[in-house]
Amino acid sequence: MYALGVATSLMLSKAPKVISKLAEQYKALGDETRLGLIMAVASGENSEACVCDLTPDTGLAQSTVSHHLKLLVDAGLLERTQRGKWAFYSLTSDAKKLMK
Amino acid sequence: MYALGVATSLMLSKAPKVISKLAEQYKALGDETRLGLIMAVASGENSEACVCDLTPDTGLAQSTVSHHLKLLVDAGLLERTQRGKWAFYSLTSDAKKLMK
DNA sequence: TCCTTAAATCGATGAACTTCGATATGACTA
DNA sequence: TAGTCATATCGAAGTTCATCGATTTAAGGA
Repeated sequence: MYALGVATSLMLSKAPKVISKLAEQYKALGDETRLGLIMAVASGENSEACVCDLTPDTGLAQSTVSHHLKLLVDAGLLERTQRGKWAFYSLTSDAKKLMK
Repeated sequence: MYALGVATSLMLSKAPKVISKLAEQYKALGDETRLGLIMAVASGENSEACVCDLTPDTGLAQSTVSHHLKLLVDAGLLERTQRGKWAFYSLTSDAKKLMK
Protein backbone atom coordinates (compact mmCIF):
# COMPACT_ATOMS: atom_id res chain seq x y z
CA MET A 1 0.00 0.00 0.00
CA TYR A 2 1.15 3.55 -0.60
CA ALA A 3 0.01 7.04 0.26
CA LEU A 4 -2.68 8.42 -2.01
CA GLY A 5 -1.54 11.08 -4.46
CA VAL A 6 -2.88 14.61 -4.63
CA ALA A 7 -5.51 14.01 -7.24
CA THR A 8 -6.26 10.40 -6.43
CA SER A 9 -9.47 10.96 -4.58
CA LEU A 10 -10.54 13.24 -7.36
CA MET A 11 -9.82 10.62 -9.98
CA LEU A 12 -11.40 7.77 -8.08
CA SER A 13 -14.54 9.69 -7.29
CA LYS A 14 -15.24 11.16 -10.71
CA ALA A 15 -17.18 9.25 -13.31
CA PRO A 16 -16.01 9.45 -16.93
CA LYS A 17 -18.74 11.93 -17.73
CA VAL A 18 -17.44 14.22 -15.01
CA ILE A 19 -13.87 13.89 -16.29
CA SER A 20 -15.10 14.88 -19.69
CA LYS A 21 -16.93 17.90 -18.28
CA LEU A 22 -13.88 18.91 -16.30
CA ALA A 23 -11.71 18.70 -19.42
CA GLU A 24 -14.26 20.87 -21.22
CA GLN A 25 -14.05 23.46 -18.46
CA TYR A 26 -10.26 23.49 -18.44
CA LYS A 27 -10.28 23.79 -22.21
CA ALA A 28 -12.63 26.75 -21.97
CA LEU A 29 -10.20 28.44 -19.58
CA GLY A 30 -7.23 27.48 -21.75
CA ASP A 31 -7.46 30.43 -24.07
CA GLU A 32 -6.11 33.86 -23.20
CA THR A 33 -9.15 35.65 -24.56
CA ARG A 34 -11.59 33.55 -22.55
CA LEU A 35 -9.45 33.63 -19.41
CA GLY A 36 -9.38 37.42 -19.74
CA LEU A 37 -13.13 37.54 -20.26
CA ILE A 38 -13.94 35.42 -17.24
CA MET A 39 -11.57 37.48 -15.10
CA ALA A 40 -13.17 40.67 -16.33
CA VAL A 41 -16.57 39.26 -15.40
CA ALA A 42 -15.25 38.29 -11.98
CA SER A 43 -13.89 41.77 -11.38
CA GLY A 44 -17.02 43.58 -12.56
CA GLU A 45 -19.58 45.14 -10.26
CA ASN A 46 -21.58 42.31 -8.63
CA SER A 47 -19.21 39.96 -10.42
CA GLU A 48 -21.05 40.40 -13.65
CA ALA A 49 -20.54 42.26 -16.91
CA CYS A 50 -22.32 42.88 -20.17
CA VAL A 51 -20.93 42.18 -23.63
CA CYS A 52 -20.80 45.88 -24.45
CA ASP A 53 -18.31 46.39 -21.60
CA LEU A 54 -16.31 43.26 -22.30
CA THR A 55 -15.83 43.63 -26.04
CA PRO A 56 -13.66 46.79 -26.26
CA ASP A 57 -10.94 45.45 -23.97
CA THR A 58 -10.40 42.36 -26.07
CA GLY A 59 -9.71 44.18 -29.31
CA LEU A 60 -11.72 41.49 -31.07
CA ALA A 61 -14.88 41.62 -33.16
CA GLN A 62 -18.17 41.58 -31.27
CA SER A 63 -19.14 38.31 -32.92
CA THR A 64 -15.93 36.70 -31.70
CA VAL A 65 -16.50 37.80 -28.12
CA SER A 66 -20.06 36.53 -28.29
CA HIS A 67 -18.75 33.21 -29.53
CA HIS A 68 -16.29 32.90 -26.64
CA LEU A 69 -18.95 33.81 -24.09
CA LYS A 70 -21.20 31.11 -25.47
CA LEU A 71 -18.36 28.61 -25.10
CA LEU A 72 -17.93 29.61 -21.46
CA VAL A 73 -21.67 29.26 -20.87
CA ASP A 74 -21.73 25.85 -22.54
CA ALA A 75 -18.85 24.74 -20.33
CA GLY A 76 -20.88 25.74 -17.27
CA LEU A 77 -18.55 28.55 -16.24
CA LEU A 78 -20.75 31.56 -17.00
CA GLU A 79 -24.45 32.30 -16.70
CA ARG A 80 -26.32 34.62 -19.01
CA THR A 81 -29.08 37.00 -17.99
CA GLN A 82 -30.94 39.37 -20.26
CA ARG A 83 -31.68 42.80 -18.73
CA GLY A 84 -33.25 45.23 -21.14
CA LYS A 85 -31.18 45.35 -24.28
CA TRP A 86 -28.13 44.02 -22.51
CA ALA A 87 -26.90 40.52 -21.80
CA PHE A 88 -25.11 40.16 -18.49
CA TYR A 89 -22.72 37.35 -17.71
CA SER A 90 -21.78 36.12 -14.24
CA LEU A 91 -19.65 33.33 -12.80
CA THR A 92 -21.17 29.97 -11.93
CA SER A 93 -20.15 28.08 -8.80
CA ASP A 94 -18.06 25.77 -10.98
CA ALA A 95 -16.07 28.74 -12.23
CA LYS A 96 -15.53 30.00 -8.70
CA LYS A 97 -14.30 26.59 -7.60
CA LEU A 98 -11.98 26.18 -10.57
CA MET A 99 -10.43 29.64 -10.40
CA LYS A 100 -9.89 29.75 -6.65
CA MET B 1 -16.90 51.26 -4.68
CA TYR B 2 -18.04 47.67 -4.78
CA ALA B 3 -17.06 44.33 -3.30
CA LEU B 4 -14.21 42.55 -5.04
CA GLY B 5 -15.18 39.53 -7.10
CA VAL B 6 -13.84 36.02 -6.63
CA ALA B 7 -11.00 36.26 -9.09
CA THR B 8 -10.31 39.97 -8.76
CA SER B 9 -7.24 39.70 -6.63
CA LEU B 10 -5.96 37.04 -8.98
CA MET B 11 -6.49 39.26 -11.97
CA LEU B 12 -5.04 42.38 -10.41
CA SER B 13 -1.98 40.59 -9.11
CA LYS B 14 -1.02 38.61 -12.18
CA ALA B 15 1.09 40.13 -14.89
CA PRO B 16 0.18 39.38 -18.51
CA LYS B 17 2.97 36.83 -18.74
CA VAL B 18 1.46 34.95 -15.82
CA ILE B 19 -1.99 35.07 -17.39
CA SER B 20 -0.52 33.61 -20.50
CA LYS B 21 1.18 30.83 -18.54
CA LEU B 22 -2.04 30.11 -16.67
CA ALA B 23 -3.96 29.84 -19.94
CA GLU B 24 -1.29 27.46 -21.22
CA GLN B 25 -1.72 25.28 -18.13
CA TYR B 26 -5.49 25.23 -18.39
CA LYS B 27 -5.20 24.39 -22.07
CA ALA B 28 -2.88 21.51 -21.22
CA LEU B 29 -5.50 20.17 -18.81
CA GLY B 30 -8.27 20.79 -21.31
CA ASP B 31 -7.88 17.54 -23.16
CA GLU B 32 -9.31 14.27 -21.90
CA THR B 33 -6.19 12.32 -22.76
CA ARG B 34 -3.90 14.69 -20.89
CA LEU B 35 -6.28 15.06 -17.96
CA GLY B 36 -6.35 11.27 -17.75
CA LEU B 37 -2.56 11.09 -17.94
CA ILE B 38 -1.99 13.62 -15.20
CA MET B 39 -4.53 11.90 -12.98
CA ALA B 40 -2.87 8.58 -13.60
CA VAL B 41 0.46 10.12 -12.62
CA ALA B 42 -1.11 11.57 -9.48
CA SER B 43 -2.53 8.22 -8.49
CA GLY B 44 0.66 6.28 -9.15
CA GLU B 45 3.02 5.10 -6.44
CA ASN B 46 4.92 8.14 -5.09
CA SER B 47 2.72 10.20 -7.40
CA GLU B 48 4.81 9.29 -10.39
CA ALA B 49 4.54 6.97 -13.36
CA CYS B 50 6.58 5.88 -16.35
CA VAL B 51 5.45 6.06 -19.95
CA CYS B 52 5.35 2.29 -20.22
CA ASP B 53 2.66 2.18 -17.54
CA LEU B 54 0.73 5.17 -18.85
CA THR B 55 0.53 4.25 -22.52
CA PRO B 56 -1.62 1.07 -22.45
CA ASP B 57 -4.52 2.74 -20.62
CA THR B 58 -4.87 5.46 -23.18
CA GLY B 59 -5.33 3.18 -26.19
CA LEU B 60 -3.16 5.60 -28.14
CA ALA B 61 0.16 5.19 -29.93
CA GLN B 62 3.28 5.52 -27.80
CA SER B 63 4.42 8.51 -29.82
CA THR B 64 1.14 10.27 -29.11
CA VAL B 65 1.42 9.72 -25.38
CA SER B 66 4.99 10.96 -25.47
CA HIS B 67 3.79 14.07 -27.27
CA HIS B 68 1.11 14.77 -24.66
CA LEU B 69 3.55 14.26 -21.80
CA LYS B 70 5.92 16.75 -23.38
CA LEU B 71 3.08 19.27 -23.60
CA LEU B 72 2.36 18.80 -19.89
CA VAL B 73 6.03 19.25 -19.07
CA ASP B 74 6.24 22.39 -21.21
CA ALA B 75 3.21 23.79 -19.41
CA GLY B 76 4.98 23.25 -16.09
CA LEU B 77 2.56 20.61 -14.85
CA LEU B 78 4.80 17.53 -15.00
CA GLU B 79 8.46 16.88 -14.30
CA ARG B 80 10.49 14.26 -16.12
CA THR B 81 13.18 12.09 -14.54
CA GLN B 82 15.19 9.44 -16.28
CA ARG B 83 15.78 6.29 -14.23
CA GLY B 84 17.53 3.55 -16.11
CA LYS B 85 15.72 2.96 -19.36
CA TRP B 86 12.55 4.48 -18.04
CA ALA B 87 11.25 8.03 -17.96
CA PHE B 88 9.23 8.85 -14.87
CA TYR B 89 6.79 11.72 -14.70
CA SER B 90 5.60 13.44 -11.54
CA LEU B 91 3.36 16.40 -10.67
CA THR B 92 4.85 19.85 -10.20
CA SER B 93 3.60 22.17 -7.46
CA ASP B 94 1.68 24.13 -10.10
CA ALA B 95 -0.21 20.99 -11.06
CA LYS B 96 -1.03 20.25 -7.43
CA LYS B 97 -2.33 23.78 -6.95
CA LEU B 98 -4.41 23.74 -10.11
CA MET B 99 -5.98 20.33 -9.56
CA LYS B 100 -6.80 20.76 -5.90
C1' DT C 1 -44.84 51.27 -36.90
C1' DC C 2 -40.05 52.38 -38.10
C1' DC C 3 -35.52 53.06 -36.42
C1' DT C 4 -31.72 52.17 -33.40
C1' DT C 5 -28.95 49.57 -30.51
C1' DA C 6 -27.16 45.06 -28.39
C1' DA C 7 -26.12 40.59 -29.10
C1' DA C 8 -26.34 36.08 -31.53
C1' DT C 9 -25.83 33.27 -35.59
C1' DC C 10 -23.84 31.97 -40.07
C1' DG C 11 -20.30 30.77 -43.52
C1' DA C 12 -15.64 31.14 -44.80
C1' DT C 13 -10.62 31.09 -44.02
C1' DG C 14 -6.31 30.18 -42.12
C1' DA C 15 -3.97 28.47 -38.05
C1' DA C 16 -3.39 25.15 -34.48
C1' DC C 17 -4.13 20.56 -32.71
C1' DT C 18 -4.40 15.36 -32.38
C1' DT C 19 -3.01 11.37 -34.11
C1' DC C 20 -0.38 8.09 -36.57
C1' DG C 21 3.60 5.26 -38.51
C1' DA C 22 8.36 5.53 -39.32
C1' DT C 23 12.65 6.71 -37.68
C1' DA C 24 16.13 8.35 -34.36
C1' DT C 25 18.12 8.56 -29.81
C1' DG C 26 19.65 6.87 -25.52
C1' DA C 27 20.36 3.38 -21.95
C1' DC C 28 21.14 -0.99 -20.53
C1' DT C 29 22.47 -6.19 -21.75
C1' DA C 30 24.72 -10.16 -23.99
C1' DT D 1 30.45 -3.99 -29.82
C1' DA D 2 25.97 -5.52 -31.45
C1' DG D 3 21.42 -5.96 -30.10
C1' DT D 4 17.27 -4.77 -27.60
C1' DC D 5 14.08 -2.09 -25.18
C1' DA D 6 11.98 2.51 -23.79
C1' DT D 7 11.13 6.84 -25.25
C1' DA D 8 11.48 10.95 -28.25
C1' DT D 9 11.30 13.24 -32.64
C1' DC D 10 9.65 13.87 -37.37
C1' DG D 11 6.44 14.55 -41.22
C1' DA D 12 1.92 13.88 -42.88
C1' DA D 13 -3.25 13.63 -42.70
C1' DG D 14 -7.48 14.88 -40.93
C1' DT D 15 -9.97 17.56 -37.55
C1' DT D 16 -10.96 21.30 -34.58
C1' DC D 17 -10.55 26.12 -33.43
C1' DA D 18 -10.28 31.34 -33.51
C1' DT D 19 -11.49 34.96 -36.09
C1' DC D 20 -13.82 37.87 -39.25
C1' DG D 21 -17.63 40.37 -41.86
C1' DA D 22 -22.34 39.98 -42.99
C1' DT D 23 -26.72 38.99 -41.53
C1' DT D 24 -30.38 38.00 -38.24
C1' DT D 25 -32.80 38.34 -33.96
C1' DA D 26 -34.46 40.76 -29.99
C1' DA D 27 -35.51 44.77 -27.16
C1' DG D 28 -36.54 49.51 -26.67
C1' DG D 29 -37.38 54.23 -28.13
C1' DA D 30 -39.26 57.91 -31.40
